[in-house]
Amino acid sequence: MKGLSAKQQRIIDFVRGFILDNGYPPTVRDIQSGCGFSSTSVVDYHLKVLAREGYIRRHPEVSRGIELLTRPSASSLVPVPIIGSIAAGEPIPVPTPDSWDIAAGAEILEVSADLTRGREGVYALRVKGWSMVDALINDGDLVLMQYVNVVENGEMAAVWLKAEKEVTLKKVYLESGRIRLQPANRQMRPIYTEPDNIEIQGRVIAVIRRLV
Amino acid sequence: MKGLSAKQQRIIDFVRGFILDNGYPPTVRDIQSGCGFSSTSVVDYHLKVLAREGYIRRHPEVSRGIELLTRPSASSLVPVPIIGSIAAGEPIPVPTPDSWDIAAGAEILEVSADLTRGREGVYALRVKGWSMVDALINDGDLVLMQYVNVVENGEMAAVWLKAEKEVTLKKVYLESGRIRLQPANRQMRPIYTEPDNIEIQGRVIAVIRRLV
DNA sequence: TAAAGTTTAGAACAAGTGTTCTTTTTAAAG
DNA sequence: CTTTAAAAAGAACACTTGTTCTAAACTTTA
Repeated sequence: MKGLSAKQQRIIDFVRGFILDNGYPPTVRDIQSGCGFSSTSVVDYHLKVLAREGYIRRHPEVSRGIELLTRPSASSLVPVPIIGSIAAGEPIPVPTPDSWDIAAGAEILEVSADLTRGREGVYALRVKGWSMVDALINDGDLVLMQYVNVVENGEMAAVWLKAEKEVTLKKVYLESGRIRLQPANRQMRPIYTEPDNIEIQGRVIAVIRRLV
Repeated sequence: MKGLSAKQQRIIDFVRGFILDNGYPPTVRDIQSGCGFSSTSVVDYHLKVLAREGYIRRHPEVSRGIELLTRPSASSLVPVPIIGSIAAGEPIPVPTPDSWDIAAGAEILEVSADLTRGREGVYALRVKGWSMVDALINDGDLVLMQYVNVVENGEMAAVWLKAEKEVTLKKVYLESGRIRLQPANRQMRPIYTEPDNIEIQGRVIAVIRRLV
């Protein structure tokens, strides 16, 4: 999923508003006049792009067959357990089987479902201290994590550095046999280390900072 | 509204399920085959009854123009309009009366109600660029704002610096006649300015960073 | 039983609608 | 500048689909 052009975003927004207003999706010609296009084929062109990029689903040969994949009806609240805190110099807590037991007394953070997007094994950690400022993460922030042991190139992960005995949140890149750990803050420099010096403790899904 | 016949109830249920499955309402012929009627005119007949009784709204001459009037109601999710973006060197967008019109085509961010805590005038801005790293805010982050003109000491606010002609997110302190603007990042130093050089454009309620 | 109202059938029309084709314009890349 | 790709425009085709008309079957009421 890459970024949308202005017109494509406009179409998405128009469709959402149209459905909210009328209870049914617009036709190609509704979008045409609503967004100021001069031809139905232009709309069709953009809809094809949006479908290919995964923003909508089109039902061929079906009138008004446009389905928003970020449907408000699918949106609900998901309870995420806050299983502990994350601080410099100590490994992050690992979810145990009863972490997912909502009734087990753990603090619960309720987030919009489109943050977790249906992922399994999502938990939250409270950040203690200012050791993560290079990841643009502040004291008191809540970090939404997913319990995985391997991440794709470029994803932000909680990485345990064995030699340094500390945990850090960085984007992970595998580059010709060594690991590059890139801070989210572009002004900071990456650090390099050996693959067997790191241990992926989870993938960072989101950061929530509540100020007031 | 009086009771529905079995077939009419069946139509209502079918329509609801169809929309849930496909994201758009069924046609008269979809209902015909889905509910086992032998003619479209029978469906039309029952739909007229349902519209007269207030269970649905029909949009004449519109394909799939069936609107369920008993739509699933709101949970504890709060829709927040994303009214624009925030970048260095330009004032942040100010909500207009129609910003709150959910159907007006604006992009909507749904957040858990305990983030806004029932506040009025909450909107969201998408951060463009890396000018807010001193506030520990990254490119692409979503900033939840509340439309206020005055903040309490120590609250994080969007501040417009008149002389510098730029907007910044900082904690605001009034100290013996001058203003101290304190970055969230403790490693950065505060800046001081005169009270009449600043304009509070809103209070920062939360920051949401979505990474995956 | 007769009459009136309700529901069901079948077919067909006309407008709505997704799709495709070709051409033109605009933007990006080399 | 040349080449290539992306985006827009306009028209036309064929299927979809709401609607209507007429008639039959069923239910209710007197």
